[in-house]
Amino acid sequence: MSPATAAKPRRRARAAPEPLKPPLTPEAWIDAATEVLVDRGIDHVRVDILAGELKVTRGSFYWHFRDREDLLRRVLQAWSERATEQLTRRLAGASSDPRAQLRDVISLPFRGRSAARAARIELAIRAWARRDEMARQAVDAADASRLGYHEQVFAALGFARSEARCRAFLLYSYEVSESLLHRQGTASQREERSRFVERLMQQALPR
Amino acid sequence: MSPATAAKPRRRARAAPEPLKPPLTPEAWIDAATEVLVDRGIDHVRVDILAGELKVTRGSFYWHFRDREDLLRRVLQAWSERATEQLTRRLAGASSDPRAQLRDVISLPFRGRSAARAARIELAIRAWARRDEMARQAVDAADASRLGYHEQVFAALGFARSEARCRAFLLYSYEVSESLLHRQGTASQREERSRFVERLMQQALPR
DNA sequence: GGCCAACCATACAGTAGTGTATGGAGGCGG
DNA sequence: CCGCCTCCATACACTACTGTATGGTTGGCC
Repeated sequence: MSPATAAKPRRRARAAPEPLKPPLTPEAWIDAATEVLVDRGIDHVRVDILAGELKVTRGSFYWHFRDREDLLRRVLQAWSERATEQLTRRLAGASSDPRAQLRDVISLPFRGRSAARAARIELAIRAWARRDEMARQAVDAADASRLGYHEQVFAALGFARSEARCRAFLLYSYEVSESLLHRQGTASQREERSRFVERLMQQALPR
Repeated sequence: MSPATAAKPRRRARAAPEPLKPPLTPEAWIDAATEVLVDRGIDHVRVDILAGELKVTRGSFYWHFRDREDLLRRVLQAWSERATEQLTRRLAGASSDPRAQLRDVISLPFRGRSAARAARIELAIRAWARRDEMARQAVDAADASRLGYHEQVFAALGFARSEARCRAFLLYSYEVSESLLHRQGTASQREERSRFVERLMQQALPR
């Protein structure tokens, strides 16, 4: 039989002294898979390892998922959804001032632990995308839509379309590299180059 | 049974077309390992796979190398040496004109197939470095020395040290991203942003 | 020509992972 | 109370890879 498309965690009746664990959701497997993906790469997300992590056996896995490939597909899908959702949230809550929008995206690497974790997930998926077509398409799509947003910001700042596209790429490069090369430089140097980038990216070229 | 031990064709030396293969060098194993590393990631460089690639058995491998870890160490070492060697060559042949040096590094992603291959190797090692301390140190060292070179160039252009460091990071980010995100944009767009970056990076900030 | 070292093949034992088939405990509606 | 459905455990057959031990061929050297 095929698993229910949306398995909700069922409540256990009154506090049992023996903690009978609630059934696992597919999301629990996906989260565990993402965890392993970040820490050890896609080749190490294996069903028996995840089963050990979740304290169940592989029998549970093959009930929720068709096979390993199925899990990986859904890991990617979950990331894609969160990525586009975050972008639309940014679009919705975008200030009318494009300079504020610029500051917003530039300050992104300095925004706490959850942003740092998201960055690590993204790097892991990017590494995965080097040799998986499915992952590659997801990353390319995310990059393209973010670049589009950046381009919008620069267009709103008054730059011509083609120049806005160039600036968008350069700024996005900076953001990606800030997490890719995050071991380079001290914290104060990173802040300094953040301020520098903010100024330079608004600076018009002569003539 | 031993029917499979039929006599191999033993050609005598002397301008033999090729039936007698010469002994394998460790470099052949390292090259094969690098190939697999690029195409399928570090977890797929396995000795039996490489042996199949090189048309020998694993017995040969364990003659040249202590174990798999030994091979990986030497793959990394070979890359590090080539990377620093390339940088020193750049330093040696550096033009006296810092603007020419700038053009030189910016045009790097547009320089033929061998540069493209080097970029793919580097991305593979960068992915590897996410979870291997040895690889991480190699990549960090390469990044640091290249950033240092970039900083020198901007210092020669007249920028203050701290600003030169910021510009170095931004430019290096652009270069790394040009290979990391190489699917974004058309060829002409990439050329356009290359020219844009060259102009913007020389542009002084106001005040 | 005999011997040694380099180089590789073969065989063995062991670990780790996949997917399938089947069984079993618990909750819930009839 | 019965049987069904959900969720997981267990057992099985299979493949892939590691490292070691040992033996077989070459070619150079005295």
